[in-house]
Amino acid sequence: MEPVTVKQQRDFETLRGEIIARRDTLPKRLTQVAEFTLRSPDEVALGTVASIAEQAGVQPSTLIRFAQAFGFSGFSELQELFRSRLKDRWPDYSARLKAAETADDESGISGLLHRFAESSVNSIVGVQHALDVKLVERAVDLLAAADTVHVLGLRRAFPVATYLHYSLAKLGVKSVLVDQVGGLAGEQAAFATARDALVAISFTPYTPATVEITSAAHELGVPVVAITDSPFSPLAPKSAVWLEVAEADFAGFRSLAASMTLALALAVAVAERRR
Amino acid sequence: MEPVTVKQQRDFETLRGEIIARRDTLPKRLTQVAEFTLRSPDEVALGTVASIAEQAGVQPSTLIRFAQAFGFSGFSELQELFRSRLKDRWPDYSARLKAAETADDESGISGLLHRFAESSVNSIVGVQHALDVKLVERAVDLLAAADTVHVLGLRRAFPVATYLHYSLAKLGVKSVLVDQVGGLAGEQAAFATARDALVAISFTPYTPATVEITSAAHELGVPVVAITDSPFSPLAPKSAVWLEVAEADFAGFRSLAASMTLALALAVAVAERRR
DNA sequence: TCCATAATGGAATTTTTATTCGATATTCTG
DNA sequence: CAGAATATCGAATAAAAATTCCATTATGGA
Repeated sequence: MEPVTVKQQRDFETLRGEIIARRDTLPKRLTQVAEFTLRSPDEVALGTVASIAEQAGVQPSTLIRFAQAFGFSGFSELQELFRSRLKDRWPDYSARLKAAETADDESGISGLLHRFAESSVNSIVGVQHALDVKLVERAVDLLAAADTVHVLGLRRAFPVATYLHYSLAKLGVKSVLVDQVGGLAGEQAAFATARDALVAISFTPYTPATVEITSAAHELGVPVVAITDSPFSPLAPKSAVWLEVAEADFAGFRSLAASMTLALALAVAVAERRR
Repeated sequence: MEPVTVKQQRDFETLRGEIIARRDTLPKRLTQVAEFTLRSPDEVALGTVASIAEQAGVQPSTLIRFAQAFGFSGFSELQELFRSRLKDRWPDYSARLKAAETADDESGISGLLHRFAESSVNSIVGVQHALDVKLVERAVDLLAAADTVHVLGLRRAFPVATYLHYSLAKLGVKSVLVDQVGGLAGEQAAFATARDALVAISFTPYTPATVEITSAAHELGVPVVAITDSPFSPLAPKSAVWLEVAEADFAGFRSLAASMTLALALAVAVAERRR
């Protein structure tokens, strides 16, 4: 692999393009670096050779070789490009925000994305405010003490359920996803015992099946943690702890961003508590 | 002028406030520095002691004294704050999150939730600005023109896939979720034709099955829209349009908040376009 | 399989950068 | 206006960071 010697003035975007283009022809470690630079350009801009190398999982010298392979004299020179991007981007930040808010923009797809992004952010911030830490702690305690965590969420809540299940499993917490494949959701949940726990997730309009299965589990003495969107949720009376997540909506559509974030935090907290 | 004794954690805005407040009581050279830091925060974040000193018209040591006057151990510590401002690019939202934070919050569950919330918000805002509107528009066109939209996403991408599928279906767009129930994912996707479209969702480490199925569909002439997290994704070359969603991570965990938001926006945009 | 070539790891070295400190200047105070 | 307290300067020193170099390991071609 010979160094590219040409080096007229380049900007960040050009470099980015070159990195993408040469990705497949680079040796293993350099590929690793390439991927890291694209995934975390801010880190590259602000970090030191040592810190970046560590995060990318390579030796410091590899970074210098990487930079040289792209025609720079050393890593510092390449880093300049990454830094200039941060500088240039900053000043027009407010302008861009405004641009995103101007009327003509609101109608198109970017306007749509903007609105949804905004309500997602609002939901997440809202959850931060509204959630009682004590409640979350009790939920974590309950789940950490459980033998197996059963996760139930259908229809709109299903993505959250699958995500929680996936995260728990990844973190080594025994988890079962109660789904309706084969129509056996009820029976599946019936396997739960008082030594397990059930996380029931449901939003208005509450899916009847979720409520029924949760009731049944509750009656069997299974501790229930509910994630739901109102104090009037039918899940509330059936659960040992219930967490309220009010997703903001735009034009009647509610994102699940806040619920997803809560699910991840719960999973990590439970895994930590177990250690 | 006595040094202010060590503070608890501060953020950039706080420091900025302090600098403004004390500007008039500061000695001459330090005032010069104060003004420079307020006027060119980017320089302060990215420059070296020597370069900043020169631009501010003071001696390098003055910068250290300035930092110490504000309770930092040295200039580098102060610079950290200026750098962190560049990293979390969106002070608006960061500030709002900070407001939700209570003093002794950093550890424990609420700290965890806070951190995850922060990275979710960063992801969402990041996607909103990084995503090329033209690309999104092409994706929407493709999907709106499709007879049936097939949605594929396994493992970590599965929640996003289910959500997109649910949203499309709710909005009256014919949608099929390609899942592995019964191990038939490949065959399921084979039903897709050139008049349909496939949305393939995958993040590092890319699930091999997702890549394979996407390739197969691509070869059959099915238009593919990929949602993925890097230009190096194996899905990129197989797709007509690919949308990059870089989820920020905290402690190695990535939320799906940005992907979920994008999924919802896509679904709504496609439904609108069809009318 | 062996050899030539390229890539990698990691310690040693060089360069750059931050910080300290004492001499000098300036600014307050009585 | 003297004298004390503070601030500033700038060279000297310490710390941190980038880069080089070479021994070792992997890769691809005959």
